[in-house]
Amino acid sequence: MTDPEAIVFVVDDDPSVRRALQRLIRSAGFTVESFASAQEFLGLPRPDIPGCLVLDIHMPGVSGLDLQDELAAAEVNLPIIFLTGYGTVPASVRAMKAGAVDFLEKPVDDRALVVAIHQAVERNRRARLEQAEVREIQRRVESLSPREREVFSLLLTGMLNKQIASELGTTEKTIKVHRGRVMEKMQAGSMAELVRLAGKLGMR
Amino acid sequence: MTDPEAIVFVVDDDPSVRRALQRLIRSAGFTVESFASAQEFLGLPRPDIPGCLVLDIHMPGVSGLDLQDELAAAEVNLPIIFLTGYGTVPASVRAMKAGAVDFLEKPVDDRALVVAIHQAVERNRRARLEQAEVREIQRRVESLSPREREVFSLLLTGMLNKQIASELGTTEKTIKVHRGRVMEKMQAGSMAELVRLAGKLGMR
DNA sequence: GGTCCTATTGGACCAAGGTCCAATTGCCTT
DNA sequence: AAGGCAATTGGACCTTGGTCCAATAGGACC
Repeated sequence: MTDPEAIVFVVDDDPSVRRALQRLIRSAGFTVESFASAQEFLGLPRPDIPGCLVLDIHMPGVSGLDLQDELAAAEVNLPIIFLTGYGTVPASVRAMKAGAVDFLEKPVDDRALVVAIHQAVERNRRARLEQAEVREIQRRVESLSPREREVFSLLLTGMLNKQIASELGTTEKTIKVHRGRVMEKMQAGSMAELVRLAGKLGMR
Repeated sequence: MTDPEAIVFVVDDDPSVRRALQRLIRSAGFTVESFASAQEFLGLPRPDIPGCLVLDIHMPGVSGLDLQDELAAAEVNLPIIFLTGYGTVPASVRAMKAGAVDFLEKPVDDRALVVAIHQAVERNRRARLEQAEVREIQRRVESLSPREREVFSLLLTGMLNKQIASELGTTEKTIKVHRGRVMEKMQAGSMAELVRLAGKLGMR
């Protein structure tokens, strides 16, 4: 159950904690990168592979919760596991509400942490796949001409070519051509497929 | 911002707490029903309207977390707000992971509780609407004959009538009839609509 | 200016879908 | 045994969808 193609980022201001976590997580089969502060973590580019973040709550400067907010604002979708020496209930609730995978108290139970990391990485892997798919579909939509896009969205309402033509002030024949191009550019082999593609973009 | 058509259940073993919560929540515009224990709450039928549950963690007998598990197992989808006198981080994390709306420490901040209740009730209202819709669609699918259901699922793959006919070992004409009945029974005015209905049931 | 590309439109023609009519067969319930 | 329902099929006819070929208009580019 190891995964060298996943990376775990550790952010903790205590060097001895970092060393211990590094050892533990590496032995669980993950690549690990450690940082002493949120700033340090934010300053470096992150490889574009599945991973998660193991984050101490209490750090001088930017706290773990602050970093969570910043990552969310920057749309960095990296699952977070919080560690805390003297965590409070409100802090844990806030973290969990904001989507943290887990919130563990130090001294951390090695097994619990490894389990949480596996869950977090798996969650991230799925999210990344989903994201890649959505982006690909988005790319296809962007390849549509303005007119094709209009036809596309009217197609999704279930209108007939004739109705679309009247709606757009043109003829059915023209709509047929647009329709054919929409199917081609969206790489949809059928109406069913086209509707599902649109659904993945939240188009109704 | 009141809502007499929503009900808030309070479960707490302390009578004075129940009275105080009752007063607060009622003044926020909700109907309230109080219970001294999880058993008492489970023993009575619940009206089929939007609502939520305000639940003390520490109670003799069945604890709040136990009740949360039981409700989940019974597929009772009632959002929960936990209250606790001396809550621990692990308990709050467990509760939040299991889907709790909030986890507040006593003495409870009246405003925070009322906000949480509004969120919980709203969440439940949406979930109930969604659920009702899914059930209605499910009902329609169940009204399909076995053959119609086969045609339905093959339609979703984007196959042509001709292909479906060959797949099912019959003729295109027959499929046309089934297809028409599927559209009628599913109350779908177009392929787009049919595909979306199926999507709501998780059919791919 | 000339060329290339895209968006848009049109005509002709064929394939696929939908509907109205009617009928047969097999199974289950009453 | 009789009735009801599901499944199936057939014919005829019309609508809708899809494709091939072609043309026009407006911009971008050389």
